[in-house]
Parts: sequence; structure tokens; C-alpha cells
Amino acid sequence: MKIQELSQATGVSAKTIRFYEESGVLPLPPRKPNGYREYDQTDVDRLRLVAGARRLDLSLDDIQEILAMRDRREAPCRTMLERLLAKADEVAERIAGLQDLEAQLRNLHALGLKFPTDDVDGKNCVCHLVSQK
Amino acid sequence: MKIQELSQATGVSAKTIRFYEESGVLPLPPRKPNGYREYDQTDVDRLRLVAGARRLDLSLDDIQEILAMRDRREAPCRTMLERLLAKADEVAERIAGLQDLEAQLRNLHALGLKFPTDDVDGKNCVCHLVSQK
DNA sequence: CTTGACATTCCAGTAACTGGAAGGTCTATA
DNA sequence: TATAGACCTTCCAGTTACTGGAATGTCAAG
Repeated sequence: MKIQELSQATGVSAKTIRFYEESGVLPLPPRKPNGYREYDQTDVDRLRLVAGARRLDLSLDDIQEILAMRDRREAPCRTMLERLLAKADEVAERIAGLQDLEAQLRNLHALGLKFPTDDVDGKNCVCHLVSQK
Repeated sequence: MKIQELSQATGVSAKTIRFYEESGVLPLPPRKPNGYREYDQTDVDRLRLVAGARRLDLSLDDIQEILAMRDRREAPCRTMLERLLAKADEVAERIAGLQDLEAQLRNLHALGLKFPTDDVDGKNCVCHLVSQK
């Protein structure tokens, strides 16, 4: 299986596959005599796990840790569950922060609409509202 | 005014001030005979605008564009208003994506709890659920 | 005269890719 | 046989907004 075929089978670009290899998430594959990388079904499975975990925005570090456990024949399930929960909490916090930000942005925008829009640098401008302290 | 004092007056670290200067957001300040940067009140005002806009997560590119308008004696208010609204919309989209992600994470976590946690690489593991396709 | 708190520059690293250049390989067709 | 194209390879650079650290210079106080 050539890199392009692995790419097709997983939806991960060849470029990214090489990057994952360099990052240590994927093992160095054997090479054909012409130097081409050669993959098999276990690589497809591994890369699908990586792609799935990335889609859930787990970090490559987390993913590598999970794969390393599996490579050592330890069950990574508990760790994976932990990371999913930690990530969910992290995302929830991020959402809260962004909701706050959106409110501020819309608030400033509404306030700014009440000012003239031709003030170069005086105090009657949204820009002044944006300035800190 | 030395860089540390500008930092105090704005809450922006000296390191970041130098970075802004290199990025072109802040102008090259005059130097004292010993080579130290010398700032005044206009720098405080400018940096406060930068800091306020960054707090709203506007990009340095957006900020630079707004400051460049002001430097050309054009009123940047309309542009600023545009950017605030565009940013608010962008943030709203990001929130929606993250809410979706959080739901997926919690869903997978709940499903995963029903599986044994000692499966090294078989199909009875959260890891299998995470794998794509 | 030394200590400590400043200042300077420059280099490297962060996260996870993506784009592009320069070159080698394989297959099919004219 | 020549060549076109679709692959493959490596390596370097850029993205965003900083942050840390090293090596060095300056200044004020005790």
C-alpha cells in the first residue's frame, strides 16, 4: 500500500501522514526498493484512530500516549476515557469564554453605532471604546 | 518613558511591546543615547487600543489596518465596527462548532463507560468508537 | 566596586499542519 | 524511444501571537 492509498483509506493527506510519522505518532514504515513507504492494514487502523481522535481535537501528544500504551500491550481505554472527559470540560470552558467575548463584541458594536463614524482619533469613536483603561 | 513604564501603563509585557514593534503595529520609537527605547503618551494611547482590540481577539493584521488608517488621518471607525461584527459572527460559528464537539465528546465518553476498560486493541473499547469510518 | 534591576539583540520553540521547490520513479502512449 | 503525467522523495519556510532564554550592556544605590 502506497502513501496515497493509505490517504484514500483514511481521509488523511499524504503530507499529514508524513508529518505524523515525523511526530512519532505513526511508526517508520518499511520502504520498497525505490524508497517508497509501504503500508498495510494495521497502519490503516492506527491512522483511523489518530484521525478520529484529532477530529475530537485531542492533541497529538495525548494520541501518542494512548498509542504508546497500546504498543506496550496495555489497555488504553481508561486513559482515552479520561482524555475525552478532560477535553469535554476544556471545550465547555472555551465555549463560556467565547460566549462572553461574543457578548462584548456585539455590545461594543451596538454602542459604536451611536457614535459618528468620521472621528479620526478623538473620543467619539468605537476605537475609543475599544481602548483599554 | 522607558519600555517597562509603558508596560506598566498598558498591562502589555515589554517582550510583547518589542514584538508589536517588529510586527509593525507600533512605530519604531526614538532611542536615548544609551540605546533605550523612549515612549510618550501617544504610545500609551496607541498601545491601549492595540491591547483592547487584542482582548477582543482581533488579529494584529486587522489592528494594523485600523491604525494605519488613523495614521493616514482617515477615520477608522467604520472599519472597526465592521471588524467587530465580523469577529462576533466568527466567534458565534466557533461556538456552534465547539458545542457540537462537546456533545460528541460527552456522548462517546458515556458510551465508552459501557465497555470494559481492559481491551488492548480489540473492538470492545472506546478507542474503537473513536476510530473513523 | 559590586549587586541588582533594568535595557539591548538574537535565536528557538509553541501546534498541527500546509505550500512549494527540486528532484527521482513508474506507467502509458505516440 | 521519447515524453507526459501522476506519483514518490526530501527539505525549507510560513502560519499566529507570543514566550523563554542566552549573552551582553547600562544605570543607580550602598
